[in-house]
Amino acid sequence: MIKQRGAISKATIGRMAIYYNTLKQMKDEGVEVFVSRALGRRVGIPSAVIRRDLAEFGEFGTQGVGYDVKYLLWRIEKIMGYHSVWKTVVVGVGLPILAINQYYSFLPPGIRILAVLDLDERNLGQPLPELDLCVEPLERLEELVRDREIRIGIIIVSPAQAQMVADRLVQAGVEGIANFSPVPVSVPETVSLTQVNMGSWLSHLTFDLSQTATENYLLEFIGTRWIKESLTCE
Amino acid sequence: MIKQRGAISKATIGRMAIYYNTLKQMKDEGVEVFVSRALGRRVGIPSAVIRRDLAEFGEFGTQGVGYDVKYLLWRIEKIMGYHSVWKTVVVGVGLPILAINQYYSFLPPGIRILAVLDLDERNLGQPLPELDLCVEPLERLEELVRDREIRIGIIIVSPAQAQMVADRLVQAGVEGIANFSPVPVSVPETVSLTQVNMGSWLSHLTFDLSQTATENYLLEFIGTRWIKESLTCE
DNA sequence: TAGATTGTTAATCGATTAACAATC
DNA sequence: TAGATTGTTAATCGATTAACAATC
Repeated sequence: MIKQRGAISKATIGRMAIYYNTLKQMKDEGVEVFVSRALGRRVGIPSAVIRRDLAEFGEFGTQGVGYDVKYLLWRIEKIMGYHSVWKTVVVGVGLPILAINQYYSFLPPGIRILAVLDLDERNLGQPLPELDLCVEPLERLEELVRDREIRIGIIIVSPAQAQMVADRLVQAGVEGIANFSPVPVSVPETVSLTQVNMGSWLSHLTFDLSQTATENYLLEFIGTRWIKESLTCE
Repeated sequence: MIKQRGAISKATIGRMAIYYNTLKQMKDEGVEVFVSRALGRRVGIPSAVIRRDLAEFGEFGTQGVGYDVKYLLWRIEKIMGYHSVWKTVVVGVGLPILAINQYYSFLPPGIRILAVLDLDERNLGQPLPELDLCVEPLERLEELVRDREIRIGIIIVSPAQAQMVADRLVQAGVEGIANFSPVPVSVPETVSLTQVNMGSWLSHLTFDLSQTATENYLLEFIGTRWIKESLTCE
């Protein structure tokens, strides 16, 4: 291994993707040069973190001036592998949104969806015009991965099926898997794995709002007692 | 403020949601009691972390025995606010998947989608049978939030529109926002915000696989040079 | 009581922050 | 040169880990 694996933190990688999206937007707005504080304000990340993140990969800025938008976009593209084409298969349910997501640039550049499989028979054969594909059955997984030289698999299935789909993707030979199903899957160390639990993120909200409710309740309770005690003391 | 905000780490909250999903699956499998190591193996999290996370909220286990699946599910439901109904609006594009996600339990329990708005006129009026709703135009946002007592907003729109939708949600009076669009939005401190960048997660894969490719390239390069040097040395 | 596993503490690790020297 | 901002270092903060005492 040339470079120590884990030298770049997952947190940094995740933020690089965020910088990229916002920089693209800045470019569209005609911004040519920016300073770390300005980007920081936009993405809600301290400027020191941004400078440290970028400095992990090289000296991309100019002291006293800032960073060049186009140059940095180009560098991030190279760093993140956005300049490559990553042939990808999606195994999931209710897939039309992916086409639209693609269209709306929800997926990072480079990700090309070359096959869409569905476990729900009702969706088989459904056309996906934006991807120029049709929904295929799971049975064709191995064949499609081989013939279309697919390297990445995206899992969007129910908990009970997630591990089975992961196993088949590994068996079929993909090198990386993104698991969007609600339960974790395990894969051999040779396969890159990223697990995203959407429910887990929404749970932050239900937890926060529950807390606030409890707080309000307790405050009200204490308030009432305080009033009562005040009254008693009268 | 009764309880110090931030007393429970975001990492813990995120993991609680993961434990919950896996425990539900274990319950379906007929498991009644489990030990932290068993859950740890399933979710890929060290048992010590699981015990520490759970202990943040109380003593839920029995020493020498383990944890009761049903009891813990019940406690987590209370902790996470899963027992409440969280009236939610979705503003986005290509929304049918959400109905299906709901169906496949991608969303945490408690989240009830009571309105679906779309910025794309082509989708207006489209029926969402699983939710018993139709797609509505953005103009109706304020009215729907008010009439249906909606407290949470989910944003799934393109970067250029994200902040505008966030502003309108705040203005309409929601208490929490989950932003799934590719760029961060900012909201007043009084509103809970959780930002999920799906592209950011997929970027971990493109980065990892790029690294591997570079590694292989360098190894090959070094290998070649080594051979050449060997040859030269002959 | 003996065996097992939780709940908790102390030590380690890593990430963030703030401050500043280097440099355009 | 003066002003500004990067790149980097040292200090702080928080999370993870490992080990074990408490206890069923």
